[in-house]
Parts: sequence; structure tokens; C-alpha cells
Amino acid sequence: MAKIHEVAKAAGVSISTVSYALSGKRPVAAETRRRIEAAVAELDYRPNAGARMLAGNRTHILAVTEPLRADTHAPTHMAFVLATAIAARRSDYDVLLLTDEQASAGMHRVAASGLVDGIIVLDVAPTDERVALSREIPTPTVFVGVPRDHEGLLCVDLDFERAADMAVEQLVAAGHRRIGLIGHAPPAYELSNFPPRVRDGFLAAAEARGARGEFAMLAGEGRSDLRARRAASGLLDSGVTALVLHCNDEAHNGVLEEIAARGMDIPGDVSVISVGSSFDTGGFATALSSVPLVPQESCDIAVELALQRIDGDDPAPGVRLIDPHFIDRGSVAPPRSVSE
Amino acid sequence: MAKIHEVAKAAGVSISTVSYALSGKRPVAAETRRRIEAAVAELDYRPNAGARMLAGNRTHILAVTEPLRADTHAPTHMAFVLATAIAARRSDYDVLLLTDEQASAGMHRVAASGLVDGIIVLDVAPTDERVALSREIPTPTVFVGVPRDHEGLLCVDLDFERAADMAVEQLVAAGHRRIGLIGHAPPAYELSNFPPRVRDGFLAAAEARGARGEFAMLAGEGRSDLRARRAASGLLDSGVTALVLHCNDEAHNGVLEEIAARGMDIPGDVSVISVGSSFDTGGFATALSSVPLVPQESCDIAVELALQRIDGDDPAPGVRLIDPHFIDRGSVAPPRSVSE
DNA sequence: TTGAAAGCGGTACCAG
DNA sequence: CTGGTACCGCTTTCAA
Repeated sequence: MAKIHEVAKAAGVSISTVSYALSGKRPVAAETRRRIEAAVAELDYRPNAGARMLAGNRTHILAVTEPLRADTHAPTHMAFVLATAIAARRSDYDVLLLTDEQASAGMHRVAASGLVDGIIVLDVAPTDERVALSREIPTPTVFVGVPRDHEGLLCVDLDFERAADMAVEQLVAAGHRRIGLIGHAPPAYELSNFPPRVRDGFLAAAEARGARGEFAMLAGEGRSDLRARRAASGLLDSGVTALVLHCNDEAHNGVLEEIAARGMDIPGDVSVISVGSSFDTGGFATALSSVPLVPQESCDIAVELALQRIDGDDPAPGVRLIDPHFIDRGSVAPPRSVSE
Repeated sequence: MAKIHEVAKAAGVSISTVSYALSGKRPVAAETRRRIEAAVAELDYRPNAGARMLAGNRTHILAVTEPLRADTHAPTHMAFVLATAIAARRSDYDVLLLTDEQASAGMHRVAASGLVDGIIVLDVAPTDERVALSREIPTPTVFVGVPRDHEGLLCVDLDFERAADMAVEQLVAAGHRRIGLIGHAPPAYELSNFPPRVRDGFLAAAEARGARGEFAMLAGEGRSDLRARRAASGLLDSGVTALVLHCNDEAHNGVLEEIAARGMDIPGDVSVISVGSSFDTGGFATALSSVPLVPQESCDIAVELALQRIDGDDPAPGVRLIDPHFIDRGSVAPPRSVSE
């Protein structure tokens, strides 16, 4: 582990010049810079992290808090953590993973010790203890998700209401008037912030667009594909001609199985749109049109906002809702009664 | 963010006494310690992370490298990351997540900058670029998994060979002589280190124990439960009376479905044991006996070894294989032909 | 365009 | 049992 003065000596300059050459915060003669860079490469020099934190008042680390309860959907959460890490690295930041304890304990710790420059809050609950904490600490904090009480907070999220509305819009435009929504398991509507937003957006959109919206959750115990089959079965029995899915990929499979088992065809007999899914909806037995949730979008913006606050630019607090977009994979068509 | 001298002033002592009171590296009078602790609590003091790194030569951070390729099984990998984080926190260490780039780039960076005291390597491939790197850097590194070339490395892992053997042992003891193994998809046998070990352990155990072992992978494309059904179907057609499963949970479901579809009963018509699964095998339609892979076990040991090396104790390099254990959930019984 | 030197906030040695 | 203080390696002002 070479140190800055070795680089300075090797390049025949002072250590401050080395520092400036690397940070770019002061102009350095081209020839001088060249020699410094050569020395850096030669010695495989990297500024010592601790020294940089202490002197520079910047750690180049972002904390990511993710409660990671046992019941959470691992692939989705993993995707957000990954997306955050990728966004952070693009700005030369590393990511410290906070999973532990009462969620806020770790957050408090890293803030008080100055271990991180900023904090990204994932898997936000409607009532989240990290909200109160974020107001007490000086460390810039950005929420990916919208807690109930978000006064003064910086939040980023997909516009789930609009996403649901967009799905309904497509289906109504195709002629559907009876539309079902298959959601998550009931606890998700208490513990997570976005399922209720999709549900409410869906019901409001149906009403506003002159259709009848019906909502079913994954009730009961066991495999979610089987629970989704039951939910789909109930909705299809009740006469819906189209389904909106806001659930995990396993549940998607269940719905497709139920439809296939009935000898029904997509989109001939029933139209289907997936909403807010962060997995690929093109890989199912039948490819599904969707209004996806793209983790990279939210996380890019979240990291960017955090960095702005770190750099002293002060983005106005408030909720940044990301515009959803519709991906057509051909799973929507007019209902039988209309097309015939 | 209070600093140590404020604590010292508040407690009426010198800063060195505060430092020693907190680190415990020197005896401090009970009364003095009390006053210091009161001041610390009052001011919500935490030593500045950067200063501590610089002066103390210890960052209290472990890096976790996890390539996190898109094709990896998220829940399993997540479980290992989580388990590592939990183990680290128990020793007052935080975890820096390295997912990015060519895997070794991040590792090199944090090692060269002294950002972390140690590195835990997850999702180890048979031929892993991180092996060579770990030999070049001074930062203590522990592998969770066993790369092909592990000369001089510290590795921790479940004894997969013995786990497979243990399953075969149970089945042979019950009277089975034709046993099938359902494994992962073919690429896993190139990219991951443990599937081949289970396969080889299984085949060797069958031979050694006088049974006929047959191996099937999840061939083809699409949902792994459907591919597992096909694999199970083939094996059952060929006359095996027992199945060993080493695949993801979705594939487990597929196998159970195939068995149910044939009107067969577990364990009446066919015995089943899950091997090396890190998910709960008691939650399937039929609870399955298993020889589980417990992430917490591997990660606890890995973190412990890393900390030992950090503290200068030098654990002998080599592979630490964890003894597997059999969990009986009643999915094993004598084969039909024998029991009748 | 460059250099010298004063910190940043702890840790741990050397005294007492 | 406690205090004083020399670093740790870098960033950044101040001067030249």
C-alpha cells in the first residue's frame, strides 16, 4: 500500500500536487500530471480510505438500509440493492449494507460515526421507524418508496397509481368493462407502501374510466402460485374479461396456469397486464404486456439526489414519482363479446 | 457529532482515558468509567470512523464480494449475504457490498485503499479470478465455497460430498437400490463449485453402498419446475425408487407435482431427500427430509476466521468442511417391493 | 503552476 | 490509574 509521499517522490513533486492531480481540484501542468499518473500506476497507489475520510470530510460510502425480513421477496429486494450499488459505483461510491437490528439502529450508528456520506432507504413501510430517524440525523437520506408521513423527506418511486391507471387505460381502450386485479398477500398491504397504491390507483382508474374493478389478494397459506390460481379462478368466475397482475412471478405463473387449465387463451379469451413487476414478463409461458417497475430507474435517481445533497446542492424535498411506461407484448385484445 | 475531547471535558478526564475506557485496552477506575459512559450517552458520542481507521489501523469493515450475476438464484445468495452481515455485526463489523465489475476490480480497490480489514468471498466459481487476487493482496480473505485451485487459501463450506453420501446412506439403509439425483441446470456445473461435488459425492456413495445411482440435470429452457418434472419423470420411468434433490425450491415443487400427478405417494411409493438446500424443506406440499445447507454456519465460521487473521492469529490455511446433518421429516421409507 | 504546513479526530506510546 | 502528545495519511489553505 503505497502512500502519497512515495508517489510525490517518484514523480518529483510535492504531495499537494499529487493530491490535486488526482482530485482535479486545481489545474496541474500536463507534463507534471503525466509523471504523477505514471507513478500512481507504477506503485498501484490508492489514497488511504481512512485518511481521505478524515481530511476530506467525505467517506465515499453510501449506506443502504434494507430490513430484509424473512418474508420479503428476495429477488425484488436484491434487484434494488444491486441497482443502488451500480448507481453508486458510477459516482465512485461504495455501498455499506445495513440489514440488521431494528433497522434504525444501524442507520443511527453509521450516521453518528460519520461512516457514510448518505443513506438510501429501501423497502419502505407505510409507517417506517427510519422516517423519524432521518429527520434527526444530519446525514443526507433518500427514500426509495413513499412512507405515509413523508413531510420534508426526499422520496423516489414509480408512480404506482399511474401505473395501475395505465393498465386500466389500455384494457378499457380495448373494450374491457370488467377488470380484475390480483394483488399480493394481505400482509403486504400493511407492511409495504406500494401494494395499496396500486390497489387504490386501480380502483380509482376503473371508476374514472367507466369500468368495474374487482380486487383479489393472495389469500390463505402455501405456495403463492396456487393461491394466485384461486384468486384468478374467483375473478374469472365472477365474469371479468381482463386481469391486472401485481404480484410476484410465482403468482404470475399460477394465474397463467389457471387460465390455461380453463382452456382459455391470452389474449383471445382474457387479456392480462402485469403491473409493477421488476422481473421479466416476457419469459412466461405467455409473454405478458406490462407496466414494469425498473429498480435501476428509482435507484439511479435516489443516488443522484443523495449525491446532490452531499455536495451541498439542496434538491427540494418532496416525492419524485417516476412516469411508468407500457410495454406491449401482445397480451391485450378486445373481449370476446366485443370482438365477436 | 460529538468528538472525543468534548466527552473528555464533560467527564473531566483526558482524551486518552476516554479512548481507553471505550476500547477497554487499559484498566480504568470504575467511577471514572461511569462518568465517561454518562458523558458518552449524554452526547451520543461515536468515534469518528475515519479517524479510527487512520489512527487505529482498523476499519471495522468487512467486504463481501458477490458477483450477483443475473442468472444466480437470488434467495440463496441473499441468504449468504445476510448471514455474513449478521455474523459481522456480532463482532462489531460492518459490511461493504462488492457486486460490481469484474468481481476482482472492487476487491482490489478496497484492499489497496485499506477500506476494509478483511474480505469474504461468496458464490465461488470453480475457476475464480478472485483466487489469484487474494494471493496478491495483504488483506485477509476467506472463501465461502471451494475453488478448484485452493492452495494456501482459507475456505469454508458444507461438506457436500458427505451430504450427498448421507442422503444415499439413509436411502440404502431403508432398502433402496435404485436412486436418482435431480440436479441443477447444466451451466451450474461449470459456474458454481458445489453442484459437481454433490453429483460426484452422490455417484461415489451409490457405488460404495451397493446401489445404482442415476443423475439428471434440469435440461432445456423455461420454468425450472417444469424442467424438474421432466427430469423426475425420466428417472421414475427408468425405475428408481428414491430421489435425491439438489436444486432450487421451484424445482422441488416440480418434482413433487410429477410424483403427485402419477398418483404416487411419498414416502409410500417413492422416497425423497433434499440435499444442500438453504430454504425450508418442511413447507412443501409434502414435507421433505433433508441434509440442509445452512448459510449461517458457513458464514459464522468464515467471519470468525477472517477476524482471527485480522487479529494476527494465523489460522492454518486449508478447507474447513462443515459436517452435514440429516433432518428427518418422514419422506423416507422402504421401497414398495421390499415393504411388501 | 507549485510547495509548505496546518489540521481532520482518534490511538497508543511514554511518563508520572 | 491517568495525562500529554506524537503520529496515522490525506486535503486544503496560504504563500510564492
